[in-house]
Amino acid sequence: MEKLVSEMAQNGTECAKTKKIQEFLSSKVITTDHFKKAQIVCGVDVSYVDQCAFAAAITLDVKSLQIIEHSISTTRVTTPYMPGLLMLRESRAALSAIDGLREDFDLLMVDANGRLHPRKFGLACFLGVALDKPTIGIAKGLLCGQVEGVCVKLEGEKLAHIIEKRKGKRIFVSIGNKISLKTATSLAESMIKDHEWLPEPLRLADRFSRQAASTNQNSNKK
DNA sequence: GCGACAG
DNA sequence: ATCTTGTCGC
Repeated sequence: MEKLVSEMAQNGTECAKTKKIQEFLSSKVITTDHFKKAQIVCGVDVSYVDQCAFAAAITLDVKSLQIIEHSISTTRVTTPYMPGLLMLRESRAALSAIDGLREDFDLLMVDANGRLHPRKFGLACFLGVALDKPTIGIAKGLLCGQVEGVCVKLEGEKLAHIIEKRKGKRIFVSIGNKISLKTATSLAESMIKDHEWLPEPLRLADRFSRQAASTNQNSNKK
């Protein structure tokens, strides 16, 4: 799996080939609850300054939402962002930040779609399958599908749930791996603090990655 | 051809 | 994602 990731990042594997890989790996996603405990959650997010990707991985206690530890990674990224192919651009950075954590976690939360994806294999699925962990995908914008009430359907299949704690601030929850949409939704919702709209793992990962990006940017300017 | 389009 | 001041609104 690691080999696959580096190959893709290196020569920018053709889009067509990546799509084939997504279609194949999509069948590997486990869409039901496949874990005993969900005590520690890891949130990951990536910020960019030119071609530098600053990824943050942070672990929290699911119940108390207290921070356990965090990890920052800096990597070069040349792959451009292309809708539906975010994994090409962001997976390397995310994995290296996660790799920097000292302790293991039970659940992964990614700032991207999971199964709510043209080939049912968004970045959250890729990371979930790569790490073989229960994974939840949280997107702030709609990539594909039709909104029907609190659900998003693709070809008639319910692939995401919408949570809107603040008006105009919707998030789209879809599964990455080894979890059911129902469990993913309730877990995500339980981790959103009052007056916030993102679950804590992602709100904090976003904050840490932006801080790392801006700190590095400033030190470069000196 | 046109519009839509996670981060 | 990122570039960016003041400003409109709760």
